[in-house]
Amino acid sequence: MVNRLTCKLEAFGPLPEADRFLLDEVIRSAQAVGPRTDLIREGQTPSDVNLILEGFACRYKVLPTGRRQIMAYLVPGDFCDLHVFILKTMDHGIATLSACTVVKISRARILELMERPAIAKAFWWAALVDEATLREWLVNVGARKAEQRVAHLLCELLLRLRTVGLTTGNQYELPITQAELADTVGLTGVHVNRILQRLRADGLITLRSKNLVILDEERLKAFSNFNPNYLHLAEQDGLPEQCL
Amino acid sequence: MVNRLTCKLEAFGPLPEADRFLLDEVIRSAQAVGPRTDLIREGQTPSDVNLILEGFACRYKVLPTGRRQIMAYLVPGDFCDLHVFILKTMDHGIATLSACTVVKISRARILELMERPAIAKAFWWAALVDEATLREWLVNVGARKAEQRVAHLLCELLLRLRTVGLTTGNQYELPITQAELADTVGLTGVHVNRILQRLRADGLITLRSKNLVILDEERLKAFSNFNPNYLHLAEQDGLPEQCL
DNA sequence: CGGCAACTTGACAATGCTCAACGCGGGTGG
DNA sequence: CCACCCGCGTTGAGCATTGTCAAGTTGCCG
Repeated sequence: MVNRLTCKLEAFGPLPEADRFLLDEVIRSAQAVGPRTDLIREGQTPSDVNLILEGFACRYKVLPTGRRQIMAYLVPGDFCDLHVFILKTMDHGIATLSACTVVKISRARILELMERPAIAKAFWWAALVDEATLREWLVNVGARKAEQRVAHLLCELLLRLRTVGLTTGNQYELPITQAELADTVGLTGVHVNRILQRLRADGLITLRSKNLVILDEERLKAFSNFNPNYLHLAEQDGLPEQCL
Repeated sequence: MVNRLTCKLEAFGPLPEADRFLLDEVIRSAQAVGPRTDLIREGQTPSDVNLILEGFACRYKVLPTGRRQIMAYLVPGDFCDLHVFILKTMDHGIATLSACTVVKISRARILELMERPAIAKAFWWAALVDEATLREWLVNVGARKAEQRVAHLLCELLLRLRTVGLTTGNQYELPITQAELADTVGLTGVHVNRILQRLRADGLITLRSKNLVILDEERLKAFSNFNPNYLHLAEQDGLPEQCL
């Protein structure tokens, strides 16, 4: 089975054989976590770093009103909290959406990995891309209208999942309910439902039993004004292709 | 004149005398920048790190539709792009809002500073707080309704400016137009105008010629569900007070 | 087969947007 | 010093988008 973490990191640049080996080591002690389960709760002090190997997780906050906002999707290859060592308490929660397999990596282990220059740089890149993605989500929710928000999110996931080898063509598993999608893009479940139907009617997507097909990638990207620059995937001269 | 950067960093923890001296050094070569001026544009490759000493700047993106989304306010003591060394191109622009004074710090200088453990840790903290703030803005725009979005933003600025000594009581300079506020919270200029009037009518704030007074801090915080935990100000045992 | 969660649909209400006009105020040039 | 102008703030009316509530329907899992 492919190492999703290595896959992802090599989207930034190739890693030495030895580093890849090291990453394979780290990933051994995976554990299964059920869906809708907190990995860390707001207010807690994290000790280990969580790395997602399978499934979808998310960062989220719940307001006193009961409204929940999802602030990030964590997909295979993503770290949950790479350098929260410094902050004492979590200001948000992290929970699985689907069933996941997760690795807990100790602080010591992370520091050990960071001594490898190529890995350290790749970790940095991953953290910066996470932040850039967060910014794009703010743009999505703040500046795009409902239909394009959803479309944009689907485009982003296509690229992100593609870099870790979790797409087949223009199709991927989206193990998420419409209500969760709604909490992501700042809309109502009902409204998201209607939007999905419009996207289907427009021949842009197919979505049945958590299986998403993007029928016309170019048209969906154009429709949602999708500009992939914030994922910083194509910055190296040569792109490694071993995950596709 | 107080060193806003030191002020801010010491909100995380006290710095050794020598470190403070070093930071004072760095700040000497300030330059003035007019309002509404780009510091970096999307697509460019940054060389230096910008540090704001006076005035307000912002991160922003402009969509093809013309809609602009402001993704962060950069106030005195804030770095614009502490570790974008790694990414090749900017995925967003940074521009001044008001007239500013800015210091350009070379990459070498930053690395030099990062060798001081206390400074390095404080820089880390600052970067993580920036990210936490970004998350809170996503919550703000995605999950709160218009009136509370604005109120929440005003509360946040009160705390942030207070830590760098730019408030007098519950009052501070807000050198920003209503249209810019609108681009920040994902609303229309017209609507922001009406909201401000409602906040005034409710006796929560006063805002005249860029001068904001929060008339009832507790009520405004309660109204906007403001929880300052994401600013991570009170995590150290002893809070330094030299900036107040 | 039952049950529950997710999805779907409709009618209506509320929130926020658009467009358009006007006032105010500070700065500039005559 | 005055007049003008332009950017910003303000206001109103009507409209569009999105939310709310409530009632089905579907589909999966036990």
